[in-house]
Amino acid sequence: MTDQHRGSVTLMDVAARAGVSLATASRALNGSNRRVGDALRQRVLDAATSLNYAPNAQAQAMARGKTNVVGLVVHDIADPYFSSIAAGVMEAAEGHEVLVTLASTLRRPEREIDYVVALRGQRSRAVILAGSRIDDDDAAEALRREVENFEDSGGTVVAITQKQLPVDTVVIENRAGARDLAGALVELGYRRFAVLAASDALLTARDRMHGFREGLRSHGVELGSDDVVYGPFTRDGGYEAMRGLLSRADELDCVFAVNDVMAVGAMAACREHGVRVPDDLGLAGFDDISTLRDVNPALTTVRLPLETVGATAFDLVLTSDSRERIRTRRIKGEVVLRQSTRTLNP
Amino acid sequence: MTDQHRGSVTLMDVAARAGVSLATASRALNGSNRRVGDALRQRVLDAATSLNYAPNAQAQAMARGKTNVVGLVVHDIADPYFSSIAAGVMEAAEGHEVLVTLASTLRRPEREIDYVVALRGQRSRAVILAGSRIDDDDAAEALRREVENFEDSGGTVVAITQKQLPVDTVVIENRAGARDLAGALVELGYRRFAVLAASDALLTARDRMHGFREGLRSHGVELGSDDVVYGPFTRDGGYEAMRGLLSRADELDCVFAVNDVMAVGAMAACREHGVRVPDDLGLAGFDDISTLRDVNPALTTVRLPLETVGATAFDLVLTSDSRERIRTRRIKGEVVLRQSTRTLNP
DNA sequence: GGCACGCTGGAATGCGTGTTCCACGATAAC
DNA sequence: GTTATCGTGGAACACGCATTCCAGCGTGCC
Repeated sequence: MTDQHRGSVTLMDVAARAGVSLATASRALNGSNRRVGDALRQRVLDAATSLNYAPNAQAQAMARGKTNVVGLVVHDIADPYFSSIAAGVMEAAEGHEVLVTLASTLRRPEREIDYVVALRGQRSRAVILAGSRIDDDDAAEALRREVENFEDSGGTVVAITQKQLPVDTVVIENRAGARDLAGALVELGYRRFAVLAASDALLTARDRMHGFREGLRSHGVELGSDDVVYGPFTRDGGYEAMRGLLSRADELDCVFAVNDVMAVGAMAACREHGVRVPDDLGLAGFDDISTLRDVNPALTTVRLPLETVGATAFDLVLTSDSRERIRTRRIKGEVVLRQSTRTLNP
Repeated sequence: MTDQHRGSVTLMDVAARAGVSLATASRALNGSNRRVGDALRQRVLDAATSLNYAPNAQAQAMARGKTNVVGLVVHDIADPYFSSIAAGVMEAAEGHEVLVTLASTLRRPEREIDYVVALRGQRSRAVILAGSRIDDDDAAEALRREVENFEDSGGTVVAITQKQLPVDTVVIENRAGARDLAGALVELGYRRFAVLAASDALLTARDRMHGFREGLRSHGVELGSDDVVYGPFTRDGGYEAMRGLLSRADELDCVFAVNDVMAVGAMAACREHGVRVPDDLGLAGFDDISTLRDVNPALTTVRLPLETVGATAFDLVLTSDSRERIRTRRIKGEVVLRQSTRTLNP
């Protein structure tokens, strides 16, 4: 008794101290379907607090047959895009007696599947899959199967952006946003564009690129094949891609990077090479990441309400109903013109 | 059988399909102390995969009496400071058969305590408390008590920065870093300083402020009481605090903001009021947040290896040993001089 | 006054798994 | 040929809790 005081205090300890049975103690603490006398209940509550009783969530989950754990799987928690979504999910979960578990796949698709399996092992109530799906058929098929397993075992799955999964999905309107942005830039007077794109396998990046091209086309502007440069979906990817473009910078009016961090990298490359933004070249991004709102010149971009995206995903989890057909919630982006582009008077 | 196929597949299902008993199935899957014949084991493994068996982690945890869940409690996951630490923890956890649960307190101390209780309920193996402790005696005492409960029930607690808790701690040398920064700035020729500080209740902010003052003093420079302005620990806090300082900007050489996001806000305020950085005023921050590395002019700051901080915390969890006395791991910052300060020739 | 009924508390069961204890067959040692 | 030993598989129990079933008791109704 003196050495290892291991082993937490259990409901039985509480019951013994209050001089009641397990059943009564449980009923007093959870206030379940049946009432327990006020005097006894108070005795149990006092015993619990004086013993610092914390119910064993594992045992509760097993006895009840369900958990209140929601898993959130993102690609990279250090990326402000995903951390904003995560913040939105967690804020929405506040007050709903739910424990949010966050997993970061470090951009490896097979980890994503592993995490869904692990969360199924936890008997999680739900999984939220955030992030642009890699367009690898094998991995996509494996994920689809595991999602099915997860749902078969009683959980609900919600996706963000992953349009190809047959589950409730929060769709970010990347294509429409990029289209709107293209239109706004053409109206400013820009005509000769280039795009810093990311791997075509990333659906988000691809949608933005295609949307941008469509937007230009509907205004009578065409994008040449040389005008699309590919690089990783990161700051350094934008930097390198922009460097490849600088040799012919004088042929260009404006560069669109498919996300803000790439745009910031591109801006750094421009600065290093004496290309002034926006005087020599316009520059636009996508996302409106709040920590990047203070770069100078301020970035023209498409604002995405990422916290709302997370909150919406959580709402889909709460209101999930397996009898209902698949639901889709669309989140629109909004073009924000700032100092990295200007009105052109040709 | 057709409608609700609820209820996951259990170990019993696997055993039945393989034609063995529960015990044998368990032994075959976990490879525990005793061996099971190769033929039978293969039968069990095949049954498991063909049924998509995922062991119920709750039940395992209860049977084993311990979990492999590690809880990470941060103040705000959308803050890059914390998301970098979180990324470090998760990367370190990779391959250690551990599930990391992330909780975000939204900067409310009572939520921090709630989460520790919840994690105790989960019978988590460990909790990592990240973030500058609010200097509220009542809350600190309550947290200390709850940490004690957590350890009594068999878990380990690791703190980041929270020096006042009697647990293994990763200490970020805020004071020394700020001291070094002050020295470097004085050597550049700056003499008339101001500090954008945050609430004194935040130990991190206070340490940086005090360290900066000490560094100045050791170089014969004093900081007047008017020269310290307080604001929230955020971008907008820095913006507002700087605005309050701009009326007397011509009396100043250099402004130190106690973290990068405040410095970025301050830079925006300067820009709006035509104060040029670094020509009219030097500006320095703290943290070297990577997403802020591209502001222009680039920020002089103190680089903290935040991923290393997270990884170190996780290492303390893994190597924890209750018999050992409290360990402390110190993480040093490194002064990085960039374009937001310059050499002064008075 | 007897009986049905509502209310409260206790004993027992089940959740899914790990593990201990026991039984059984085979082999080796004498 | 008999026994000790080892290897392997099955039955039973424990983990901590929710919940169902059952017993006792007081009250109201006929």
